[in-house]
Amino acid sequence: MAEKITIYDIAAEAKVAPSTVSRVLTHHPNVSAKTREKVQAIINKYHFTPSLSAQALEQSRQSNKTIGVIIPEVTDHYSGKILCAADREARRLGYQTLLFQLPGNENYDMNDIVNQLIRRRLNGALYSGGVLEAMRPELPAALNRLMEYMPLVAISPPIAGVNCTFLHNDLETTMYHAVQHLYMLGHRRLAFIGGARDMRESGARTRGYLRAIQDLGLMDIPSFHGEGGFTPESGEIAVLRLFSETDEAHRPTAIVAFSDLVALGAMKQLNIMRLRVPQDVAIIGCDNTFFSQYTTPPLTTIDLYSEERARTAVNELVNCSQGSTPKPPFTLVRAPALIVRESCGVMLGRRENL
Amino acid sequence: MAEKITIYDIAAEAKVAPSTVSRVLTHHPNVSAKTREKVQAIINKYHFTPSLSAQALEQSRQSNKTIGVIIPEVTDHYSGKILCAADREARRLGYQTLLFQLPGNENYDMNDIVNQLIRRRLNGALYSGGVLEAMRPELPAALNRLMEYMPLVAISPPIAGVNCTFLHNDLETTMYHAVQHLYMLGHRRLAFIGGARDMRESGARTRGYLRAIQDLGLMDIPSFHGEGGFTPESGEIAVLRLFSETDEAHRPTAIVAFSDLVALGAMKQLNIMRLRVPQDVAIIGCDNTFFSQYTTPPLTTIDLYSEERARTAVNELVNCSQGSTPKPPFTLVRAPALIVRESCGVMLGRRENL
DNA sequence: ATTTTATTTGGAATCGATTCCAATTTTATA
DNA sequence: TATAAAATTGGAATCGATTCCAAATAAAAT
Repeated sequence: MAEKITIYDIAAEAKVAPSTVSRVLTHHPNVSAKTREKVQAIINKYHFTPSLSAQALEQSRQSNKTIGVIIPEVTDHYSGKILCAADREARRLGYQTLLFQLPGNENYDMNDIVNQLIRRRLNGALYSGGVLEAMRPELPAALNRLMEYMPLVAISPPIAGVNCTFLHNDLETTMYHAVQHLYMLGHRRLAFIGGARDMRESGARTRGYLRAIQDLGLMDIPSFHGEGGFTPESGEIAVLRLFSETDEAHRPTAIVAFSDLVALGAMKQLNIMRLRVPQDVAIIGCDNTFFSQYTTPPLTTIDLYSEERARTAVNELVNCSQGSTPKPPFTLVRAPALIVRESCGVMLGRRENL
Repeated sequence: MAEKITIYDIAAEAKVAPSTVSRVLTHHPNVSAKTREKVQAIINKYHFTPSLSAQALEQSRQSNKTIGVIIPEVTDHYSGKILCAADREARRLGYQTLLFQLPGNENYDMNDIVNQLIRRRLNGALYSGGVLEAMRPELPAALNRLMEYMPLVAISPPIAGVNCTFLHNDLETTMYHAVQHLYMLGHRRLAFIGGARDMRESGARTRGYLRAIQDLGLMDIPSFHGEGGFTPESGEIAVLRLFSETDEAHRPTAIVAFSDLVALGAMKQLNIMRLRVPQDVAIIGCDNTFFSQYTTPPLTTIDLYSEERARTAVNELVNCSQGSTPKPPFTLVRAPALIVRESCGVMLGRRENL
């Protein structure tokens, strides 16, 4: 590895002061064309790039061009979409993203994560911790502390006691519409699978689902909600119990899944049990993950516009970090869209905006 | 946002020198218990965390505890697995990962990406650019330049002219075994879909496939290879052409897909064309992506151990950055494993290590 | 040609940590 | 108790950039 070259080395070779080299690098106007050319030649010769650490330390900028993205797990397709879009948008604006994956287990303190963010003095943080992490008792305090050091935008429903920008979806209404959709297709016995009812975000989904059930006078078949009930496995288990422990008259004709992932597991189990989708059981997912169009049959689902929200979040953070009138914290609600495919029996590719 | 607090503020309030505060922070032994306690109390009071930028600048450490991860796209499940595992391993070692997603289009220069890495003076870089990016003419020079500034490990087959550590799989042998597997199940007419034959990494896969075809005296049905032939769409198109433009006797009875993603599209199209898997056509994928176990039927595929390689890469980088005898560049080959599921007609869940 | 003004340049201070060295205090030994 | 040795502490230099201020040079005006 070559010994690192600094602005002083460039200055020495060009026989000018370091300040002049800096002016060339920052495109400061007060440099004569002749000097600029001479210095630039040496910079090019060595492919010199100024150290971001040193720049970040310097008083007037105090920016390391970095946004922290807090997500549960990259391979969780929902989080992956957010990270992907956030990073692309950040790059477009000359920023980069530092990844903060939350430990999968319970044995961690959100304050440690927050400390790591603070230690780096980032330009902003994008929090999208998901349903499970939202239940941590230390979360609000930790996020509030984080906000004392950098702007924060959360892609999540509002968290009590946290006064940052929230970009979330009206999942309650969406779920209401999803049930309505199934109702119009003739379904009268429904089941909601995956997630746990007492959880905050799932709360909105469940609320919308139950409200629609009540308003339309439908039957809700209670179903088992596993521990970490957001995985394909929980979908498999739910279906297994739903169709093996009940008699014909108490089985749902349609399933509303907490997420596409849960729906995926459910469909696998339905297939094993020789129940056809949609003829025997209709199913609807949530997230519009890429694989939902490749299931057999293609899954009707709900698009949460996560990429769009990720881009909005990054823009907001970058604006704040560049000092432009820091908008007061706000909550933006976006109506998700029902993507009708074939898993509920309607053979249309059209998109209903709700 | 609170005004930032520094080591000097702590020192002033504790009525000690900044150097003493620093010694407390770095757990230097030469501090009396009394002073340490007094200073620590103030540090705790303000939740003070020293700035990483300042620490990184400092001569003796010169480390910002960051590994750069270069991948084509987070939502590509293969890359996502690598990023996820790399980040988890990095965190375990006290490091964090900075994301470098390659632009999806062709209009970029790898040197720009490399400059961004260099600018940050990272502790190491993990390159896993994939097949398409490997074809860029400027890649070897750019990676070599990068190596002058930080250790580099590539999760890819060796790239001509680049002298870094390579962690790759023996895809040629694996593909040979995959064809053998299909042969033993009675298949005699095969087709390889997805990817483009002239590409470097796909080269290994194609080589193994063709060698097995020849050795076993099988028939290779030539198939269309699309432009960006690594997507589900390319699988759909390939299947469409394969089964609509040929007569019965020239149709494959088994398909070897470049990746699970390609297989996913292929299965969708086969379903549309009312061809049953595995009764009418057998299919085998590659990557063991999580959804491959949820297709109908579950997809037989090849596990490339990407997580394991990502962890190895990060360990290697961290070791190098901590100055421990920088290992000479080496190439590690790992044999992938065939995961037999149901898409080729064998109803076993066992794992054959090759 | 000379003064005034504008442009260009160099030198020093700064950002927030760490570490070396010297000064000081404490403890151990004679 | 005096002296040597060890432990603790403060002050200054350093890392690699940027920017302010003053000095030097060039251009414009008288």
